[in-house]
Amino acid sequence: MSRFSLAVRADAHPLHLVSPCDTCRAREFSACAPLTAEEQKRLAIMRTVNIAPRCSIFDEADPAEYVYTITAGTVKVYKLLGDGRRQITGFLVAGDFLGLTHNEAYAYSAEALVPTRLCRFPRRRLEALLAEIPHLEQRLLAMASHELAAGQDQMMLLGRKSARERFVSFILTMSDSAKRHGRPGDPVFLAMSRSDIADYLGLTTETVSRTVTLLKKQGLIELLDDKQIRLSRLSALREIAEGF
Amino acid sequence: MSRFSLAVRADAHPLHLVSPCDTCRAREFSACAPLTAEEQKRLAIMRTVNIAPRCSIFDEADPAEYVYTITAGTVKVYKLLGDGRRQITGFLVAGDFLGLTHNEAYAYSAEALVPTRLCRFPRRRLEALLAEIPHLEQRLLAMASHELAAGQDQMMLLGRKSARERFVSFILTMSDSAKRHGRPGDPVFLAMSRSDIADYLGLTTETVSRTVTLLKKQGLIELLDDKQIRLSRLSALREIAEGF
DNA sequence: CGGTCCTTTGACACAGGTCAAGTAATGTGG
DNA sequence: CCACATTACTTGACCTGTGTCAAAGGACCG
Repeated sequence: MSRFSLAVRADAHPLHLVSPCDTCRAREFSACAPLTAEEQKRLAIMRTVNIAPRCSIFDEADPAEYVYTITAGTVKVYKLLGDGRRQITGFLVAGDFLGLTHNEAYAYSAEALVPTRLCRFPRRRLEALLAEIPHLEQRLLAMASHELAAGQDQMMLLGRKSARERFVSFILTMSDSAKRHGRPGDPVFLAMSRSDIADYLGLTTETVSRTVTLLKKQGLIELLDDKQIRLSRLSALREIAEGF
Repeated sequence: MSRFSLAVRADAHPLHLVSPCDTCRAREFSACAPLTAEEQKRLAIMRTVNIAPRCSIFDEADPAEYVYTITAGTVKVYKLLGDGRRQITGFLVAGDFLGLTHNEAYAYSAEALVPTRLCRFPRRRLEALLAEIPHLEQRLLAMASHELAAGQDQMMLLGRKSARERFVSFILTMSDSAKRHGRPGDPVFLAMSRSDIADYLGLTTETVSRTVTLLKKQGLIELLDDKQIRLSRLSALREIAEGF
C-alpha cells in the first residue's frame, strides 16, 4: 500500500478521497504518520466548498473541471430534456463521490438539497493521482460497481413498477441507506420535496401525494412530523417493493 | 506498465481482458513479447465458452463465480420482479465485460441473444489480478464510468420519455454503438426481438409495434429486410430523442 | 397578517396497457 | 421442398393507471 494513499484519509485533510461509508472505514486510515511536505503540497489544491440549499454545483454540459466528495449534506443529481422534463438519477450524501467522468463535460447537473459541504479537487490532477495510487482506484471501482447495481434496480423501478411499488421501493432504499450510514432506518427521514421524489421516481407530485395518502390509509406507513415516515408493516412493504 | 498487463491482449489468449472497443485498442498491445511460463500458467484458468441463443449464462442470485468478456455475439442482461415482470438493463456485445460485482451473488441474469462466445475467468482470481495490474483496473473504471453515464440516460428514458421518444432514442443509441464498434450505423441492425426491445424500453410489444408502424408511416424510418432499420430523417429523429 | 410555496384533493383526459384476433416469419419433420 | 406447427409481429377495440388542470388547504416567512 503506497504511502500516499494513507494521506488521503478523512482526518488528514478536508477531502474525503476515501469516504467514510459502509465499505470505506475512515478509521482504517487514522493511524498513519503526518503528511510530508510533498504530500501537503499536492493536497493543497483541494478546496472545501459550502453550498446553500437550491444552489447549483455544476450543470450538464459544463466543462468537467473538478471532482467532489460530499462531506456533509445531500445533493441531487439530475438530467433535463429539451422541454424541461427532469429526471433525478440519484441523491448523494456524505461520503459519496461526485463528478467522476471520462468526458470533458459533466453528463448531468448537481444541486444541493440542504446546506452542503463539498471538497473539490481538479479532475486533471485526479487522473494523475489515480495512476499512482492503486488503492484509490480500487475503491472508486468498488463504488462505481455499487452504483451500477443501484442503477439497474432503478431501471427496474422506472421501467416496470407501479406508482405504489415505486414509492415503497424508494422509502425502503432510503431506509437501508440511512442504516448503512449509521442513522436510524425506521422512521425514515426524507430530506427532499415531493417534487424531487416525483422526478426521481418518474411520477408527478400529485401521484406521489395520492400514493402516500393511500399507503397511510391502509396502515402500511405512518407520517410523523418533519418529513419522517414510520414503516409500520415492514414485511408487507418489502413484498410490495419486490412485486409479489 | 507492468509486463503482465501486456499479456492480456486480445491476440495472446481467448480472454479479452482488454477489450477491443472504442476506448480499448487491441492493436496497442499486439507488439509485446510472447508469454512467459508463469504468465501462461495464470492464463490457463481462463476458458472459452460458447453459448447458443436463448441459453442462460447465469441467473440473478447465482453465486458469482466467474467474470466474462464477450468475444463474439450479443448478450442481454435483465432483472425479474416477483410476478415475472422483466426489465432488460442492457445489451452487451463483443468487447464488453460481464459479471463484475463486489457481492457474492450476481445481481441480474444474463442470456445469449445469438450464438455467443465468452471468455470466463474465476472472479476470485480476478480480484488478485486487479491488485497487481493497475492498468486493467483503470480500464475497468473507465468502462464502469461509461456504463454509469449510459445508465443515467436510460433512467431519463424510462422515467420521462414517451413511447415514441424511447424507441427513437433506442435506435439512435444502437446506431451510435454500432458505429463505435466499426459496423455501419445507418441501416441499424437490431438483433433482438420486439419483446426484448419492449422489456428494455419499459413498454409492451404492442406499443413498440405501433410506434414503429407510426414512425414508418411518417417517413422517419424505413424497415428493410432482416431486422435492419434505415434512419431516413436523422436530424428529426435526434430532436425527438432529446425531447424537443 | 398577507404572500408565497408546498402539498393534498378532485374531476377529467389520454398514453399506453390488456385482451383478442389475424398475419407473417421461422422452424421441423416427412 | 412442401405441409404444418410454432413463434413472432401487427392491428383493433377497449380499459385503466397515471397525467393534467384546477382549486383548496397548510406551512413557512418577512
